[in-house]
Amino acid sequence: MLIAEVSEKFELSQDTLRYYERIGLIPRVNRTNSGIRDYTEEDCRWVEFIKCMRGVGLPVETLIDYVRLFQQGEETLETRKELLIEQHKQLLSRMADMQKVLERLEGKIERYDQIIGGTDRQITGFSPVFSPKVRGNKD
Amino acid sequence: MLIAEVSEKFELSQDTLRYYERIGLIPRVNRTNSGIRDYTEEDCRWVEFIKCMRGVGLPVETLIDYVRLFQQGEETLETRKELLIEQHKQLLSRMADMQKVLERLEGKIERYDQIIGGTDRQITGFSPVFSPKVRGNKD
DNA sequence: TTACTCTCTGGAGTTAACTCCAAGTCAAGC
DNA sequence: GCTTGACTTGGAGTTAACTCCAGAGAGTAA
Repeated sequence: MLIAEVSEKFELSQDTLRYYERIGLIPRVNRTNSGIRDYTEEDCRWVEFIKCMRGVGLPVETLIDYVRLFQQGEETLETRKELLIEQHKQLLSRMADMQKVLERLEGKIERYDQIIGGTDRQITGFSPVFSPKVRGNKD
Repeated sequence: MLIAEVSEKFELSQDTLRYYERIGLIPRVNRTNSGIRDYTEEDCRWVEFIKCMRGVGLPVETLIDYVRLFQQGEETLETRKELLIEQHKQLLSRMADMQKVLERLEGKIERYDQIIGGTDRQITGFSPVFSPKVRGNKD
């Protein structure tokens, strides 16, 4: 599979694919006799995996570590597992933060609704829309 | 409140606080006669709000827009609400992606457990740990 | 008065993660 | 044999979001 197809298939620019390979974010792809990259199915699975992980913000450095460990073989199984567990933990934690923000945004949107909808509400100063604290709750 | 206290309180560097103000990510803070920033409670609420939103990755540009709209007064209430709704939507979508990755990581970790735990499992090639596809499911 | 600490501003520097570019190679078509 | 188009490499440029720095001013302490 040529880089053009892989690029199309995973919606990553050719430059990005070459960059990922250069920095070790995906294992080295074999070349044809004339030096052209020829992606195997396995290469594609790596591309997909990396795209997926990068898509939710796992750091490039960490993923490079994972790929390197992978290439070192069986002796790194434990380390790789720990790496994944750590990333899982961090992802959970980020999602918890996002959940909070989600709810906070919902609260704000609701207050905007009230203000825009009802014409009898006084809209002065900072607080009514900015923070629910004026209503006496703790957010 | 001096910048040192605000910096301490919200765990943002003084440079970051000045930077945020410079680019309009928080409204301009009043100065004392001698030109020193004197943060009000309201300033602090902005700092906290922005820190919280930045913490989950809302883009600086978008938040600058929100602050600017806020300062333009009531006529922007509708626009502000729409901005928040859009961010809420995007946050939800990002969380859905993360949920998928979370599950994918769990699957991988489980497979690592199996491989490391059981000594009778053959560990050759790429697939067993990399992707569940070899087990016949669709991930 | 001198020293010290905190703060100010404008601007330069850094980091992560791409993204673009120039110069060159190769295979295919005319 | 020459052109065309996809590909190669190494390296420079870009973007977002800070982070650092130099030079200067104000307030306090000895």
